[in-house]
Amino acid sequence: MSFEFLPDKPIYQQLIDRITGELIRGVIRPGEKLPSVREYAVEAGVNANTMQRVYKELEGMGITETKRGQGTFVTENPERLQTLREERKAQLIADFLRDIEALGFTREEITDYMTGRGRND
Amino acid sequence: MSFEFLPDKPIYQQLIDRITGELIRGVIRPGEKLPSVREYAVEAGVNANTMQRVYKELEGMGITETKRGQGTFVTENPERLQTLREERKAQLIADFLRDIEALGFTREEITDYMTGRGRND
Amino acid sequence: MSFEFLPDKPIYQQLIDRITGELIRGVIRPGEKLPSVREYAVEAGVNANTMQRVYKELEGMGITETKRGQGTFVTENPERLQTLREERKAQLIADFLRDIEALGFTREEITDYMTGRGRND
Amino acid sequence: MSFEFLPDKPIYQQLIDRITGELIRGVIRPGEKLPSVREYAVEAGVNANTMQRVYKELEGMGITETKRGQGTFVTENPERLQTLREERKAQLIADFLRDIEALGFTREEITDYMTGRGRND
DNA sequence: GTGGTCTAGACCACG
DNA sequence: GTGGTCTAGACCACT
Repeated sequence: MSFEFLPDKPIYQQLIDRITGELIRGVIRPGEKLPSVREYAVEAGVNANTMQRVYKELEGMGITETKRGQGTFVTENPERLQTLREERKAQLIADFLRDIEALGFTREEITDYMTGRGRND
Repeated sequence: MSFEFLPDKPIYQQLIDRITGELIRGVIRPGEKLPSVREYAVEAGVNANTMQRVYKELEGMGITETKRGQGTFVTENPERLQTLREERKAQLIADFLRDIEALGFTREEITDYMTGRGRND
Repeated sequence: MSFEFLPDKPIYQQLIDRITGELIRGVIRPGEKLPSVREYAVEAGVNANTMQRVYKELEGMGITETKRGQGTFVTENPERLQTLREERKAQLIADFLRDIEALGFTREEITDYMTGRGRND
Repeated sequence: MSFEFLPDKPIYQQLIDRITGELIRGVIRPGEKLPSVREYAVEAGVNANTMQRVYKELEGMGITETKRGQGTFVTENPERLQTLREERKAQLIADFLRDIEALGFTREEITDYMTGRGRND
């Protein structure tokens, strides 16, 4: 097994996105133990160092906690996960709107297009 | 004078976005002569090599044409500009939707949020 | 029952510090019998291997003695406890002063701050 | 040339401490360009990856900014450096006092010792 | 030239 | 077994 990665974004970033995405969707739950660095590295088809970096970054984000010699666990604190979700959403949208305007589109034109109105007119 | 650039996106990309955005908004018009690479580089506060790359990519995109000894001009072809506009829009949205899913959100949740419905319910 | 441990220091070290601290404060007295490795491990909420290591290091430091079949006892020798106390103090301070200098502070600035002078001037 | 490193602390941490120390002492000034990752790595006698990590961590701390293709610079913002200094000092002392108490010493006993009174009595 | 990412493989301390 | 650090060497995008 080995994941598919986009060529234009760092692998470690895509892995972070993937894991936080699973957290947001509830695939991974608070308190749950994540696979070991080495296990996950093999599963994802990346080097252990790359996975190590992912785990460290997640810990820096307050998403995981590591218990020495035992492994890495999703933080029990559900608030953090909730704010994570909202932060992500707000950031995603802010970036998108910024791009829209930089390229000369209006917000309405884009949202109309996305909600399907653009295709039916 | 020197433009403001976001730290997370290549400067040359931001310049391309800027120029195509001005094209889409009509700030720059078909047939119009663009500043020389050196002039524009100074104005933007970037290295001449960076500006050179911008012009080269714009030409590769079929947006500009170089007339030797005269300078760089926006293509006269209005169809190209129209397709450019649509290509950009489609690309922008496709990327956005990809990110949404990668991070565990649903398309509806995001569009609701963007169109304001998410805040009023 | 299970002790609280700081995340950045080895658990076995924190346990050694705790026990020597109790010795210094007189909570534990020379000649006193310590709990068995297993008992103490359960009480502290740590792995028995970890506790084993703590006892081993304490014995290596000359703080405890093991009487086969009877258990582990704090050394009767009061001089050893006295030197232990001084060694600890000197080590603690030496490390602290080293850190101070490594980070660009002067010894005076820090001691002034600690003794309260830094806040009242 | 190659720096001396203590064996019990990660090299990258010691390098971070060193650089922030130079910042605190004013050896390095706001806006100044730091040596390139590779240069500094050679000078310190460490691998370029290790130095890379140091620079990234510094950036994460808000101490440096990197201008793509140009290098890494100390942030111009002097407030950040000031708070850095105070944070460092407070952290250093808090850790020290914690250790003191964990080991059964009183704060007075230690500060007396450090300010020289302990040696003259 | 610059910072940044990735791999491969080794070694360590901790529990 | 776990996470963490370090080296060596390669490759990439950006300026």
